[in-house]
Amino acid sequence: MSRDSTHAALGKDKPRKPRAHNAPPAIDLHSRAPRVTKNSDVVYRDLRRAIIAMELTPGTPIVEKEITERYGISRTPVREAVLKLAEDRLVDVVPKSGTFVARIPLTILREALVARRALEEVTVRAATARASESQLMQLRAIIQRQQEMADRGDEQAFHRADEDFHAEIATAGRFPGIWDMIQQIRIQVERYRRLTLPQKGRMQLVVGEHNAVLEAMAARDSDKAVLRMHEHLNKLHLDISVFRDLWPEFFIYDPALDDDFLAD
Amino acid sequence: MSRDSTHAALGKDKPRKPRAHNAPPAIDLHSRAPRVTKNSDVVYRDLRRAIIAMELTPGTPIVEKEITERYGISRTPVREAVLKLAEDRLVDVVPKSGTFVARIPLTILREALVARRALEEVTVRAATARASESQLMQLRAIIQRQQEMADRGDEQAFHRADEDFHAEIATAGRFPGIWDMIQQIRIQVERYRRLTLPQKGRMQLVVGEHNAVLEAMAARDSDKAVLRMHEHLNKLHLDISVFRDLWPEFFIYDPALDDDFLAD
DNA sequence: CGAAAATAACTAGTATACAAGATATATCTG
DNA sequence: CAGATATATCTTGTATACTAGTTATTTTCG
Repeated sequence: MSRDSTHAALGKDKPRKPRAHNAPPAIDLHSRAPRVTKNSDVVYRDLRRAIIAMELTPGTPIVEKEITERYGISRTPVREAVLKLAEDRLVDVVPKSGTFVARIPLTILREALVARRALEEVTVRAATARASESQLMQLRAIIQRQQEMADRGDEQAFHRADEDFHAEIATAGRFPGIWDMIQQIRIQVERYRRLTLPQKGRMQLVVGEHNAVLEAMAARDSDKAVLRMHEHLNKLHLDISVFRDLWPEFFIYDPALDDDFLAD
Repeated sequence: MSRDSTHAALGKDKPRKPRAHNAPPAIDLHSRAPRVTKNSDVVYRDLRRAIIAMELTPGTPIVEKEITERYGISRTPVREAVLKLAEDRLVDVVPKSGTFVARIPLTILREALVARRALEEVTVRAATARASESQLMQLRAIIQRQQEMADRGDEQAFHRADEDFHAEIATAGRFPGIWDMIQQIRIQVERYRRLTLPQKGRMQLVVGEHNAVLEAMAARDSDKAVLRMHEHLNKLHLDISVFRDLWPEFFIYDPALDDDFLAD
């Protein structure tokens, strides 16, 4: 009896539409926390790290099947990760052919450097105006840690401190979203930076530049802070052509690229 | 014989690895052209347009099954499109529960406006320095078209002209990549802008502001061009709080959001 | 009749199978 | 033996089935 009435009610009330049961969505969510880590997230992070670290050099094929075997998962999450990497322009997917680690397009490199400079100008200016004393102390601590890593020659940890420095400035300026954008841009530049890093004395120079920025911030001189941040970031600009000649197979030379390449 | 030797070589040289047959990837590719349009691309574009146009308001459930039936395709490409929308922060995916059109986070809105201003400053400054005469004429033509659309009251075409104006400036400044970034940021702001647009006289004001920017560019006065672009973009800043009170269910009020909301 | 518990229905995440096209290898022809 | 053709084998794109968890509904029990 109950079964019959149930069926009748379903058939009578809303004959066709499945009537979604989820009318009111969750109240807030949208937190910055990574909710849950799916398999695809793990694959994505691992691959991205390997590509950025130049362990997978431009042109290397990404074979989905191999990854599925390595992780013991199916193609679906692997494919998800690969598509995300394609969004980041870290891989090129050729439809019925294959997926390859993308070459570094020189034109994007130039624009990424300019864009990052523009955005970091915003964060450092805001941070100079609004940073609390504790945040300035935090920045000093980060620079000190970076100095120690430079002395130790720990390139990996040195770079983490570098990232923390810029992130803390964005936080102090209350622009976490802009920091996210900067990180997205950094992905593009990061591989190029890896090629330039082995330069001797580079780490020591970076620490000095960070210190200069912090000094200006502590003096609440925003114009000077911006200027020194510019000087700091401009170092990356230096000799793109040199590295293009050193590893030509890692880059794409865009024909639309003209002579005033280094012009701001 | 040849078979045996081949197998032997394979077995000795690289015993395990399947040795992908596609060693050297395609020469250039990486063009800006959309290669091929997959089903997922179509779904993505349609959904994105509908969300940005506020046809699908924040909180609306996105039901994959319904979309598969509407397009006559399977879940795989639909899911692909939904994941891309999640990347754009246009939908919230709640695992095992449902996918919903995302609310507009006020904090991201503020940061997006600031970031866009910083990037457009770069493009307009470069364009002022490098725009050819023909590009200036092109800009005049776009403004004229926008004026005509404003007179006609064609909001849709008016907005297309608006987009073209900013895009042409980025092109003239030779920063197509930065224009891509600006567009990505615009996605976040676009829904908010839709709510504000019905203001009377707004379109006429925008045309005037564009003209002011172009005047300064034609005079090769980059500082003035930047200033006027700032003034133009700042108009969007105006009264976020008003619209938050008008449609509270469309926004998320982030608790970390403090009083100096409109501070630059 | 009302609240708690059990059940049913729906969701996203995953696994797997197949289709269509591209590349490499093998075969055939001169 | 060289070049063109045919075949086999790889790739990504898509369809479908299944799993596990969440939400709505129904049933049960006071």
